[in-house]
Amino acid sequence: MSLPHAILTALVEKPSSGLELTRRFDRSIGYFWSATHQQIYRELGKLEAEGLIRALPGRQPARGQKKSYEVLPAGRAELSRWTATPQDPKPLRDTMLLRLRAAAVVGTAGVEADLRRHLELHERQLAEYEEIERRDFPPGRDSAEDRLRHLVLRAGIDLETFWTQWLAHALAEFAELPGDEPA
Amino acid sequence: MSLPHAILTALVEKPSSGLELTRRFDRSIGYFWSATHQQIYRELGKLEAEGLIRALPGRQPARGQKKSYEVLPAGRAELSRWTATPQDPKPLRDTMLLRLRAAAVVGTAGVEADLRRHLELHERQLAEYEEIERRDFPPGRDSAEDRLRHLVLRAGIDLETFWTQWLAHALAEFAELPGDEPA
DNA sequence: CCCCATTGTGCAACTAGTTGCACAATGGGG
DNA sequence: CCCCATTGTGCAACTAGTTGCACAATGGGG
Repeated sequence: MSLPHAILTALVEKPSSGLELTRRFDRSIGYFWSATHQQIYRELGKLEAEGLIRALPGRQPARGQKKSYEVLPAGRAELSRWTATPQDPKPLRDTMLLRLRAAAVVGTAGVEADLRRHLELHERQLAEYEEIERRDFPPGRDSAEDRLRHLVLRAGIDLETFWTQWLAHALAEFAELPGDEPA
Repeated sequence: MSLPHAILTALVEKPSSGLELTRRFDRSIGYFWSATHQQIYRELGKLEAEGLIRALPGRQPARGQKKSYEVLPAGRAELSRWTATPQDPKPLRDTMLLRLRAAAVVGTAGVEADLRRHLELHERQLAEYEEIERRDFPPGRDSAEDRLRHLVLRAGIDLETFWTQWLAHALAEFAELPGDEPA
């Protein structure tokens, strides 16, 4: 539903091949939209068939050859249209929260270690985002584009901050909990 | 992947019919796991077929008749097993963030109104969660079960708090932005 | 020089979630 | 008393995302 628009955005920012897109999704784009290389290749095919993007002229190779894409005017128009279309926030689905709720009725065995592991993962992610912020958004640069992109990165940073704090809080609660309640 | 476990958790807490479950998913369970009635009915069928839950004895009616389910020992065991199994946090996919990133390259037309609308939605949600907190978790009650459930609700509250603050911040940035940049 | 690990592209089958209906039972208003 | 809005249950088709491979090109090490 939005993967094509994520790809269009990335390609407007910079024409890329499937692999380059995959790398970019693993890094900067990944903090608000994740995708696997299979999804990306499939979607590139569709977008090309629909006339929203096209392969950059040059060699037109078979498999195993880089093929770069750029956005056509129709693609840019579609991206514009989509961006301006209201959309509802999608409801939450979070396994860790569900597991804690389940732990309340079937016991907390095994959950604590995973809370700790998640805390580490989120701390690492947070550090990475803060590194990106330092590198890409030094004080002073404030074109409209920079501001918007910085805003998006801030959301990533604030979300990871929330998780690290919440997980730390959860672990503190666990420490105070009586032993594993039976059921 | 986790809907069956969400349903098991709900049914351990209190045996229910499909419709009652739907209502509970729309309220308290919904703040960490959302599901439609269609998903729920389908999953109830599967769980019954697998012997994890069973219809409460009583009238065994056809369509249009309430049928309540309770969790069987095998279901409780499965829920326990699942809760203790490590799982990776799932990567983020958020359309509003993507739209802002897209707006950076194709212009901000139309986004601001929707930011405002989202802010209102999240403020309403936040107020609702805080109401639940006041009602269900008055100071003093602190059985292990209460603490765990409160922890989960706190996550919901903190997440909504994050969104309201971030959206307010985004709107403030928009106010300072030069007019709509062309492309 | 050729083999095999690495890089890059892609298909197919599956799982999870959504959308759009269909239809049975119930019960209050005309 | 019967009609029709409401409540409750469910199927089917579709869309989005995941998993598991397959296979081509490339290039450095033996």
